[in-house]
Amino acid sequence: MARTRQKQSKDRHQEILEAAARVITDRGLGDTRISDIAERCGVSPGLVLYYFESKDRLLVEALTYANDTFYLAQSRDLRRLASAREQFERLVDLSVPGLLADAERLEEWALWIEIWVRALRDPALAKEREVLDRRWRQSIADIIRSGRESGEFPSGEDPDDLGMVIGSLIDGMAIQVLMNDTQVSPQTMKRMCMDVASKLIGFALEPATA
Amino acid sequence: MARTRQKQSKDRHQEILEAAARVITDRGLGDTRISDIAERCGVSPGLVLYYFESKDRLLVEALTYANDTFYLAQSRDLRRLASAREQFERLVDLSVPGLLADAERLEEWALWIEIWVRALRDPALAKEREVLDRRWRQSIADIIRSGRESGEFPSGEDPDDLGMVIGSLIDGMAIQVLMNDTQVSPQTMKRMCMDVASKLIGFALEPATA
DNA sequence: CCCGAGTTTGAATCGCCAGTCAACCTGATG
DNA sequence: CATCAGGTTGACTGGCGATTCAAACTCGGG
Repeated sequence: MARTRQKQSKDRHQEILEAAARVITDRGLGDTRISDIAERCGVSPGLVLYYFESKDRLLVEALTYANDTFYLAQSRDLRRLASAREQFERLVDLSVPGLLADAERLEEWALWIEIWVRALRDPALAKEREVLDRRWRQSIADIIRSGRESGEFPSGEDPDDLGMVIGSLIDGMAIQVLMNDTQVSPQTMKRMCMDVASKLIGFALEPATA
Repeated sequence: MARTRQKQSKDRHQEILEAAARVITDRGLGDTRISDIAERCGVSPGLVLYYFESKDRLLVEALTYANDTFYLAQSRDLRRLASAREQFERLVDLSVPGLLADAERLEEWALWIEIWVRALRDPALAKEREVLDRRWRQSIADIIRSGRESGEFPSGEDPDDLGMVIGSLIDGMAIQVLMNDTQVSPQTMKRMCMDVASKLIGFALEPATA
């Protein structure tokens, strides 16, 4: 039955993308071999190229696929929280590499760096990156907007500008943390990000009832 | 004469490092071949490996060599300016990719990304990166300190913390600009960086006499 | 003018890996 | 049960590029 076949195909397709993302985080884009990905799937190397035209396409798809997955998980996570203040703090928590015991955060940032380096010379990926990155800044801006609407945050600078600035700050600090910089622990990063954000957005650092 | 020979050797060594850095910015670390570097030097591929034990060592040396060069040029440049306010603005100008007509700035950032991606898996480079990065934050902190000493800037948060935050902000935004993000022009980046910095450090956005 | 240490060359070697392919499996369909 | 459209395999090919190496060259010192 066509449905069944298609379902299988889709699973395999996705399975390979996931395996690829994991291999990329382990070995780096440059050292990722088709056979590594195949092995991680428990499948023959030939099959990987049966599903993807070339290694290049596969890698690019894997990068954006993984990013998509993370983004969706994050959105779901944030939506559970009621106040904008809590949402923002949670977003920071989720962004600090290694703050939560969750190894996936580390992976996510490592993949971003791979995306950047590759986007420098791959116009197609560059375009995708911009979409991905904009979405990320947007989610910060959205939290600020909703906080203003509800009266939690005072009005002030353009939320999109703030999203840009705060997003960039998080990017920049995440790199340091990811690199295991001895001067920037995850806790330090969180403190500094919350500190600056509280000034720029205008919320109290301690939750209201503390 | 030993002196002469040694001098020649040193030049060739450096020549190769410079060529390597240029090739890396053009093609990316991953696509840099020994023969590219040799060609750029007008020299045979064999010679490149006569001066460097392996491609790996050469590339790592080239990365840090180029960064060093940029840093020294920047320090010299900043030292010419008298006020901390001017120094800071100049530092931002020098950090925004593509703001000055100077193509070297673009190169510098591209090399940083290559360093990051590689440092993720190369402990030796990771160590170097930390030194390089710390120096960069330090130069921001130093400007703040000197501005406070001279009374240009008010006292406030720990200058090292501020250096960390502002440095990270610049890093993060520089990535966007480097990627040609349509929402972040060099001018936007400069405006936002100066804006945030003026709040955090506490200086007036417009120069005193404006 | 000749020597020899340090340079330079370019051809030969060697391993690696993306991509190809022909043969083999599997499970749905009639 | 025979057929057939995928799906899957793994051996094979080709090219590429790091590294090696023996031979050639340079030039300062004797």
